[in-house]
Amino acid sequence: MKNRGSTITDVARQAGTSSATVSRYFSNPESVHADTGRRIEDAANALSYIRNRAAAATRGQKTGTIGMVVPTFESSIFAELIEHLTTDLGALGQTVLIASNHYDLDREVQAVKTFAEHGVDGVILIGGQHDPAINDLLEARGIQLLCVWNLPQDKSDAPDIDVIGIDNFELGYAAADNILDLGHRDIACIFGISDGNDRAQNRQKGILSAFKDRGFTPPAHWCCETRYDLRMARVIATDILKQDHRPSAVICGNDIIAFATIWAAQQLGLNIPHDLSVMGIGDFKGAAEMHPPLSTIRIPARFIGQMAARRIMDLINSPDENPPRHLKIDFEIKMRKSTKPYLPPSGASVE
Amino acid sequence: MKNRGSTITDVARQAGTSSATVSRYFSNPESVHADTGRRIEDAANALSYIRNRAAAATRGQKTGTIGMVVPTFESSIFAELIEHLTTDLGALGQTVLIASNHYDLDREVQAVKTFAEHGVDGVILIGGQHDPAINDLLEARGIQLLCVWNLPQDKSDAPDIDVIGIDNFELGYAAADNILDLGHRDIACIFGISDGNDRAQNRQKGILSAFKDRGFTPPAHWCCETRYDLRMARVIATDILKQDHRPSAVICGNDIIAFATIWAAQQLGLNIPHDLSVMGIGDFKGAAEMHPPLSTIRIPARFIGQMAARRIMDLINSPDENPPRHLKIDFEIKMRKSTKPYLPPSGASVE
DNA sequence: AATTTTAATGCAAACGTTTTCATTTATTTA
DNA sequence: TAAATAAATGAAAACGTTTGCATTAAAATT
Repeated sequence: MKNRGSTITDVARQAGTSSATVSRYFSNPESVHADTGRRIEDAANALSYIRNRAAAATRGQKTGTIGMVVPTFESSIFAELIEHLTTDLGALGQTVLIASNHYDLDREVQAVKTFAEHGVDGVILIGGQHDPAINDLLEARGIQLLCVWNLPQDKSDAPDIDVIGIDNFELGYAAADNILDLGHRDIACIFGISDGNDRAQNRQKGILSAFKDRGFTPPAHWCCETRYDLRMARVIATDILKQDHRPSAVICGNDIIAFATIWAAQQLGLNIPHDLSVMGIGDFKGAAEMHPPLSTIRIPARFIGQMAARRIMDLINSPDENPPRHLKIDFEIKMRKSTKPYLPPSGASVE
Repeated sequence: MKNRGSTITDVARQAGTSSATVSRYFSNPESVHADTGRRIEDAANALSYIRNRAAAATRGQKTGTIGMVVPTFESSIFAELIEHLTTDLGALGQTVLIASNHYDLDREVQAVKTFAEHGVDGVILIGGQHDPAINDLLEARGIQLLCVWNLPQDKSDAPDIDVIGIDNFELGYAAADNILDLGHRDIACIFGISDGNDRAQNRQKGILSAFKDRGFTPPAHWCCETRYDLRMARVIATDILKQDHRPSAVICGNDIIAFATIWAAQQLGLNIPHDLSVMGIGDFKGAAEMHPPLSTIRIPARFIGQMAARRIMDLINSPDENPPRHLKIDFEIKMRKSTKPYLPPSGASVE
């Protein structure tokens, strides 16, 4: 049913040259004479020739495709990453094969296997927790791997894997540090679910570590985990805020949880930040525009996407000159209007 | 640099059969004897064989890939669509090539051309406004095309294109109708930018048409367009709400604009819905959870994604039995807490 | 002008599959 | 049991490129 269009041979005949030359023209225009190139171009247009990359891939080395697995598309922060990564890769002549794993590492293996069938030149994964089978598979076939978003917590971890990302431990530490700096001591923590998610794990560790360094221990009943889901997070936040003695600040595992917490508080008639300070992590879409604007930590998704696009191409084009490295991306603390310094509930200290 | 792994021939040798049989086994397991199949399976595992789809594509008809172009990944509603579309297609053994066009029709052509180079079996596009070159290109090569998200406004439009989507005119009409039903007559409209976006165009037409049918004319200075961008929408909403005489209700071109409007109002100290009713369109992520929960119209992105996955496969597998059709998907009105019936500002009618 | 070097090009093999056609083997029917 | 039919398999051509090698044409050097 599928019509095959004109081939490189047709173009060659029309242009009065050989298929070899036409092939060379399309993969490296400088290698053919300018006149010949022009004739080929004309012939290709006249025949509305379209390259057959599948055929090219059988004989050649590269397919011009990159496979990417993300946990989900339904997170604004990954969306930003995907947006810039695909756009930049497109500009470099690469096409992106994409799949989401729904935070399931087995599905990720399956996706990577499919990518391998399609002969991708490189694979980009989110985070550092993956089935070792993936590494074996890619290594065996010489497919480049790049992990983005977060660094392994231990610097000596995964020394043979190329990584571009932030340090989630530091991120969590900074979030907690800022809330403590504001004078809060009645602090609740709503973490993301840490199982199978090293990002959430390390943020949690960072937050707890900051507490410990300040000699502060958060009450256990104010610490919990939730899926990155507005509904679930809102239920959990409501539970905490409805208690007789409620916290003066909440540190959230990411901005989704922070949004949910703010809305839960507003629903209960609390004023943010007067009655409650809320700190997010991520600086997701809407964080700066909502009311009140969310205090959070900006992960430069766009920048990471752009760096990743460049890096994977370098890895593909000259693997030998690019030994694995871990590139750390800086984050930026954005204290906006959802947090304020702690004032004791009695008006005692107010003049 | 790239290592080619073991081939179908290696597997055949190991299994004591021919490459033809191995090929058949992988594309249609029932066509080979069970014993042979088992031997092939074992051999393939032993050699950790991975199919070479590129080679398969040169001789065969199908590549097992679908190309998809979306306006942007950074919209929660498209994200939901992409999520389910890719997941369902993955389950059907298809891999998705993806690109975003940033609402630029020329970039879309480019993306589709690239997809054609990779020999996709089908292409999925968002909306109904596309460069005619795309249709020509795909038709010439027998690549199936499916447009999702919205129907052409005129039913007789694009009769040769397969479409699954909602009717944006009806959507806009319903949004306006509901606000009018609540008794509002001081109504502002913040539309999405209509240029090059038939979704926004038709919604706008629907809203205006509902007004006309009720003999109502919205004041021109309360009608404007904005990009689907929180920041820009918020500026525009603030402008409208800061005027001496402000509307009692705002109809927004989509939920992004509605979020921005609500936040702008809250920032100005207005209470939603007491001081202002806000109506969205889309039911984006967060609409139900925010404070107050947004009254909006639910577009079943997930359902559209699932239907689209099935449909494109039908088109690919039996194009002749599936002549182009336009499938209309129903929407659902979700009146939540951001709207309320109009009460005159004076307390006259209050007992 | 004769030689050497370089730049363009063409020939033909190779890439790893699928698929047609022919052949063998197993099953059913007469 | 013989003949006819069906199922399973193999041999080999084909798919549209890329690329190593050989050749020719052009430019640079003696």
